[in-house]
Amino acid sequence: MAGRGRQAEAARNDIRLLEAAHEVFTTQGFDAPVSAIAKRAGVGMGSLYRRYRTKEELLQRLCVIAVRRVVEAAEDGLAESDPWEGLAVYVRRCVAARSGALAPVAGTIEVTDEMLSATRHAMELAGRLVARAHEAGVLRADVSTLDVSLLVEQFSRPAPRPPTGTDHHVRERLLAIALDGLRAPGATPLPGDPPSTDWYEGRWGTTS
Amino acid sequence: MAGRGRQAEAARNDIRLLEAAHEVFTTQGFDAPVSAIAKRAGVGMGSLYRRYRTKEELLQRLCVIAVRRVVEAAEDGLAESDPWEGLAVYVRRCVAARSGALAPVAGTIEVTDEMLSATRHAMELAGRLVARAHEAGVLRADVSTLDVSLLVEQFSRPAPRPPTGTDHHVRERLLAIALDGLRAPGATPLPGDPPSTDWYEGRWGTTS
DNA sequence: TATTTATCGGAGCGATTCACTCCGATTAGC
DNA sequence: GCTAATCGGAGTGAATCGCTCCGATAAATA
Repeated sequence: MAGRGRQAEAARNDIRLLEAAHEVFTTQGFDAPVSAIAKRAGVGMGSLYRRYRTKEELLQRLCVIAVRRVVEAAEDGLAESDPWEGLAVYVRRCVAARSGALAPVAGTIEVTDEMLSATRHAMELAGRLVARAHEAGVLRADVSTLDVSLLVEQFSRPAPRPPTGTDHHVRERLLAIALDGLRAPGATPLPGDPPSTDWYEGRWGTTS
Repeated sequence: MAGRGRQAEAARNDIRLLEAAHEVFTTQGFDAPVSAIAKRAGVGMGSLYRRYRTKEELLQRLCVIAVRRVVEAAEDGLAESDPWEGLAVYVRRCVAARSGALAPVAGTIEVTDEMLSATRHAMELAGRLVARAHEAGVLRADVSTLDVSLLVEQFSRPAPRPPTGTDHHVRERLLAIALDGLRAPGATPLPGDPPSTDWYEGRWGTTS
């Protein structure tokens, strides 16, 4: 065993718990049973509920971590010298992590300040990534940052069944197709207007 | 009122029931409560369960009708003189009807002969649509019929929230992007091999 | 109009599932 | 070997779902 004593085991459990929660929630949706997470983490319910006093608390913690990963993906994208590759890296990483699957939870649980600021940061970086691609003329002019975010969301929707390796592989193919569709110039103009920021932010407000 | 008497009302109820079931199941998933369908149709539970003896029976009937719609979409696509427009019409119609959302149900309920033959017919027509586009050189060479079907499936996944008009509009934009990505020649080759037919058909078999 | 009779619609029932708790078993630290 | 903290899962109360049962309603008939 790496680490020593019960505290080390607790710390390890915490990590395995977050990984399991990410896997379960993003693939099965937020109404997945907590017991499924405990089982996947190889941890008892008691240990889970000692660390997180409620399902909502676990979800909040998970969201912060997930958004941090999006920020990292955006930073890595900006670090790419080629504007197109930078955007593509960002989108691929987000979809691989199923970042979009966590977005709809915001309407279900209370949004902490930590979640809010992390999300703002992520959106700002994504905006820069898109702007840079636009300026370089490699991204079709009629797509907005929100379109890109929504594309990620569309591709990270929970599957009706537990995804296999082949499922993952298929999704990469479809994403490659969509990425090609993002390149400038677009073959056919996009229908309607780009989605408004108001709508995007207000989407999680009205629970009705 | 159009029609006369209780029998006319029963017939009307049947139609409203199927429309409501389509709407509810495709947007909320198959574990949506039957009562939600009855409510949306403006019909009591009693009337619903007189017409369909079980939830599974309703689902089976619904699947047959949904696949028929796919067949119609494919026929209309083949009726188009332009091979690309034909394929695009087919995909757009399928996504608008959320046809892909019904596919995963096959692993949950018993597949009737009617469902099976209708599905085979639909797949055959879709294959012709794709082959025609390939021959005309308007569809990128590295996408298969299965890729197209899976793209439709991806875009008809149930949303975590009841979709608004704007949601619908946004999905059309994303679909337009993906359709552009399908056109020949692809900007970047698709990763990996196209999905195999065995995998596609076996996907609904193993429930584990 | 009075009576019959098929249909309508929703309250209620048993089964299932879920978030969460409680407690005996286990093991690190001394 | 003793103590005390942690682990893990069976158990609890509440909520939900599929489905049934039955009083209310209105078409059909004389």
